Amino acid sequence: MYRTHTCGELRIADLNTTVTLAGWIQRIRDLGGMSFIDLRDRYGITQLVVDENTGKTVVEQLGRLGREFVIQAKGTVRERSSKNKNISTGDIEIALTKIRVLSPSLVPPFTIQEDTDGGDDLRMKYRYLDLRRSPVRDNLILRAKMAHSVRSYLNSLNFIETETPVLIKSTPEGARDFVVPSRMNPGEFYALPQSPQIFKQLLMVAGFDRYYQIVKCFRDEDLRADRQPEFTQIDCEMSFVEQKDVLETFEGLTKHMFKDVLNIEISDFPWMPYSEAMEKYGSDKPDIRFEMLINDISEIAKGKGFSMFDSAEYIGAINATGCGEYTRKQLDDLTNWVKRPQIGAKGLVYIKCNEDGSFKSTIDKYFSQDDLAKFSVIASAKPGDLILIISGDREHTLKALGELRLELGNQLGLRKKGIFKPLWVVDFPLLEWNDETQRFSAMHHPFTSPKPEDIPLLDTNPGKVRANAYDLVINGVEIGGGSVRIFNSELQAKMFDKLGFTPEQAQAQFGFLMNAFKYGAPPHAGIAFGFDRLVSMFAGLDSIRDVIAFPKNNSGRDVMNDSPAPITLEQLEELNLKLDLKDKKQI
RNA sequence: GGUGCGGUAGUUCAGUUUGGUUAGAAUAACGGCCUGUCACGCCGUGGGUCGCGGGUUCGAGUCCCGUCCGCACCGCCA
Repeated sequence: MYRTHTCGELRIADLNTTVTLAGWIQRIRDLGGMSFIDLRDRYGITQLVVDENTGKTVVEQLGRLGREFVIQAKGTVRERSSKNKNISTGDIEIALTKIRVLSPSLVPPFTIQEDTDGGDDLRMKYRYLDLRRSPVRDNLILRAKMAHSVRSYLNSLNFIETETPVLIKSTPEGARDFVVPSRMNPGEFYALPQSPQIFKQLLMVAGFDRYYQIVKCFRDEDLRADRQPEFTQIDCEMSFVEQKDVLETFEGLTKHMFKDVLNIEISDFPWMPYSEAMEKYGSDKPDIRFEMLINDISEIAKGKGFSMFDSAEYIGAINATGCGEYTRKQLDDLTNWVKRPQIGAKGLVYIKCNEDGSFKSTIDKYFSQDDLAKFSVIASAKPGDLILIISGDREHTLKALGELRLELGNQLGLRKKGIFKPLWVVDFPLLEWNDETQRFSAMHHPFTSPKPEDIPLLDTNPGKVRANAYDLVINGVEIGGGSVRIFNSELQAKMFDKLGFTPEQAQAQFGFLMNAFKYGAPPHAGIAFGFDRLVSMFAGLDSIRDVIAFPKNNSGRDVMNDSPAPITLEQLEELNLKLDLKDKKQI
């Protein structure tokens, strides 16, 4: 037996018992006549003591120990004369009688402490050491708790957890696929799933009625702090339901997780149409922790001779509440911020609402105090506030105002961690125009059903068709999304037609789905949550890397095992592949 | 594909604006002292391909060009 107790469980009640602990040496404090060792495992830290009563062999061994050695320590539990209130075992210590080194350790490349001195890159290279640190470990424990919470909730509602294949068929829609060559079928490839979409719909045709899976998905696109090439979804599908039923069920799941894991009660989620989100927040994932809504002032701002406004399709204003005293430098900084290529605004007009009721603006030359007062009414600005205005084409201007709103929210501390404001964004457009391919593509995916009342528009004005699609947004982060699916093979065929598929292509790509729909498909709908994002939100973190045990870096590499990596010529031959790289890297 | 920031001791960083003696600090490591520490304290020692390559210069960590790597963002991500 390696241990009788863990390093986190001994208390004052265990006094005088003989115990054996095993763990990693966190630190040795040598005070001369006596020494302390902090012994760590995943449960906590227990202090071991060597003093004048300790046997000679143990004292001799002490000098050969170092950080991160794995040792087994035997001794007696005794009360500390100076207690440590910061740790759960702080009332006791172990008077050592025996030490055995189970495994020595090199000096670690960074300190294994709560606040490590290691940079991100180094921590990823030695992720197994990083995972010994309590903040990282706690993130993964939180993740496990959340996964458990999901399963217990959905199981209680009769959902069936079903695995779907990972080696599937590549589809041209959506993100780039990761592909896997098939040895037994020369020249042919599997794709890794971007989502189990079609399989879960087939499970509905199979009568499973309620399905879920906590499942890895794969997308070969560029990474971000909140995007990894492999990521985890809580993937769900339900039969004989409408949009309302899905939203109720998964609002229930979300509330359950907040209560179960964080002990936070969340009130009912508001529903916001996509069009309103875009108009008021300049985003399809609004952060509703704070107001500062976008106001359309196009009507009253035009026709006064200010050419930037007169030539603009859209002019929008937000009220930076309480920022009326901003200095010239602060305003210049904001202006430069919106003019960066990432935002791309042409400029920023401001109106300071002075305490005496007058206005001072960059456009005083063109607008009277009465005009500016009208602006302030629309923007509901009061004395002491600052109105910020951007103009241009509608889409980009709204987006820029939305970004500016979030930036101001950050600067003014309005995006508080620990406050969670979920909402459902509903009524997404079914299709969006793609300039590159010069055709419409599905905004969600090609299996999303249009709103029945909008189906006639499919032929006349496809861009106006609204879908029965919905997103769960929390604090400005897209946590999940789903839709009511098409379950009629003719309507599905029509959708493929609108997306530019010939009937032959549609049959080749998705024929099995449309055939399945001919054998009694139930009405069904579903949703998928980005599990990594949800965990990082619960943990109060901005990057999903911190809640993934072994994440990839910015360029999709695992710096620990240095993958991806070339394969041998033998492997290539077995796969019937020949490399012809553009820049000839040696294999 | 693009933009920005960064790469200096095992590690985290300063030094680069304005080129100039032997490149510093903290921390870690090692040695010594210390009987109640828990970020122990004190004294000392060792530790550098300034990412890499080229250029300018009497002289480059510092300026220029190229390149590699990391991070954030835009495009992209049904």
